[in-house]
Amino acid sequence: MAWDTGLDKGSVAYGIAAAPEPRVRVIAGPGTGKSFAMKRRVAKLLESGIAPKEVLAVTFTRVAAEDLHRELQKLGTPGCEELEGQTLHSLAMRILSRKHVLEAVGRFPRPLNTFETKAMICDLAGDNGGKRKVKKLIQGYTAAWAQSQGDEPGFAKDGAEKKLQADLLDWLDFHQGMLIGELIPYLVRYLKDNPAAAEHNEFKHLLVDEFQDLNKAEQTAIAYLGAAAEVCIVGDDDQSIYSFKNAHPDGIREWKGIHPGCADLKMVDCHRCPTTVVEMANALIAVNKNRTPRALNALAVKGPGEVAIVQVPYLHNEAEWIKSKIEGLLSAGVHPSEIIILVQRAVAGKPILQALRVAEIPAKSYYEESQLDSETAQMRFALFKLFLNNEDRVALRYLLGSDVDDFRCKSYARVRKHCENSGDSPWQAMNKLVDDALTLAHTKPLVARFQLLTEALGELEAVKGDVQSFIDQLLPDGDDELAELRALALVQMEGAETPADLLTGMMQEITQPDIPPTVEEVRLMSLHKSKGLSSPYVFVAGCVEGILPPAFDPEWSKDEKDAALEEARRLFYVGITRVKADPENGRPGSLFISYPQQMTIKDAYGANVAFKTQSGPMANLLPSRFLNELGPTAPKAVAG
DNA sequence: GGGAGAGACGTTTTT
DNA sequence: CGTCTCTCCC
Repeated sequence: MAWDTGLDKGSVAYGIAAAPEPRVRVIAGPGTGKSFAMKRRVAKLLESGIAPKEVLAVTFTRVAAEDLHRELQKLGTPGCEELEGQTLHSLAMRILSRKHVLEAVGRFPRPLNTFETKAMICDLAGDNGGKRKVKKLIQGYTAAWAQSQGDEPGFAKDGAEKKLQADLLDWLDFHQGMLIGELIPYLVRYLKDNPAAAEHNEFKHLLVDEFQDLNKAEQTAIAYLGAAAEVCIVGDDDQSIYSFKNAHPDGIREWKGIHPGCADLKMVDCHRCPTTVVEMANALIAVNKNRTPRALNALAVKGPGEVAIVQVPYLHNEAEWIKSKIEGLLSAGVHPSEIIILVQRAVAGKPILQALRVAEIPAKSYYEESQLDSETAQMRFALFKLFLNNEDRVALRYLLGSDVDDFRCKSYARVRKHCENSGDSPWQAMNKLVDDALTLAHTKPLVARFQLLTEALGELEAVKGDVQSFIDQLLPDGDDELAELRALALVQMEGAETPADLLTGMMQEITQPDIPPTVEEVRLMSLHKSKGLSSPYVFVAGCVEGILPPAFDPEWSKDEKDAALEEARRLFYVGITRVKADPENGRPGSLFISYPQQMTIKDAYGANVAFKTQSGPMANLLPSRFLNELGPTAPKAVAG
């Protein structure tokens, strides 16, 4: 298929696909067909003889990357199967793993699993004002990198920050690991410090989707990678919802000014939502002050759709209401995969998931526990890593203290000191301690722990020839805490000939779970996760003050509060524009917005929902202010 | 390294 | 409201 098959020459999509300028910015509202346009642009590039590996298509979330990847595969243009849609993080990981880059950067791109950072935090806590403080400072450290605007990014402001940064980098350097938050800053640093590096010219064309979700560091990475290339960015400042990682709608707004001569295109025809939803979305987003006025264009062929706003007495009634509504839909022939439920708090999602499960409606929650939630599972997983690589310092350090609250940080510090002075690795030092070739005061419990670990490793060694027995040894059947991890191992066992293959497969699935191309269930997820999706039946639940918008930190200034409020409004905007109208196939496009009057005080505290009054054990909730901002087309709220 | 009591804090996300 | 974390004491 030629790139312009069926494309009207006057259409924006044609303009985007064919834009000859080296810098192209596309502002595309929800449902306006930006992926379609991007796909055609890639097709045109390939047809003009650009090699697939010279085209970089990146986006921010894995779901979006996967989607883009699949879309690119479907192109049917020769070479399209070699195209990659990837996240900026995976690209950073790939580049930083190259030998010459590794040497230039001087860091090991071995990301820490979240549970492994617990040991690190304990080690840093003593000298840096406690665990809470350290956690905050670490966040600041990655944020400082991410906000990097000038030439000297990442410089700590005060003494405490400097101290933490120095200790943290020492720790990561010694343990040969890296925080995920460091991937992009180090990529930027590598590109900045090595202007002659081949990576600057690796791509001839960059296509960046969801640009509004990139923070300054990520934008800078794109700028370096694309300096010698043609760059097309696509996004929507009205859908910028990642301020907590320092992404800001101004990023995409300012981009045009930074690149003179940049082609600037807008997609405003909403080919997804029913007209009522488009009008509601327009009314809602127009309330935001810090924004260039712009409206989505409703298409009459989509029909008005069906919108309901429902208030129920208690949180569990909301679940019941949604469940019965869904039962009705399913019996009318709707497939579960056509339904998505958006909730911004896990507590609001739990009763809904439970109600669906009880009613035997296939449902999948993106809030559900993962394989590494239990401590036992974390330890076994770390043990697995250590088994395959005794010199995995992060895994060893974690395991040496994972059975006690303080991670034995004091005695471990003595071992580390010895290592730094002698050049021994922690594994070597621990073995010397066991063999009495080395003595260090106050390390007895640590050595005892190490001996337990080596015993466990020995037991694994004995069965490593057979993957099934290996799994039975590492993740024995019948342990509830290991059940999920074991199930994962058994799935990954297929095609794994050695424990090493098995770990690779499990790592892959844990850190970047496969996103199945087809879904069979009703999906329950956060508003953030819903970005990029669309569905004929969309429920937005838990629309109360304190969740949407979330409670404001009393420390915030008025500006900060306003910014948070506007972002929450954008989040709701993203949510309601997930509705897909397909009237020809009996799918008018249905949006159900619901909110409870009360929830238990416990739930309210747990979800950080601010409430003003209470009645017995229940907190009285206020309807989200956004419900009043949906304009005259929105239906009146009804009791459910 | 463990236990008791006081105080802080709670969301959304990226390999 | 519950859970985590810190401090103080043995």
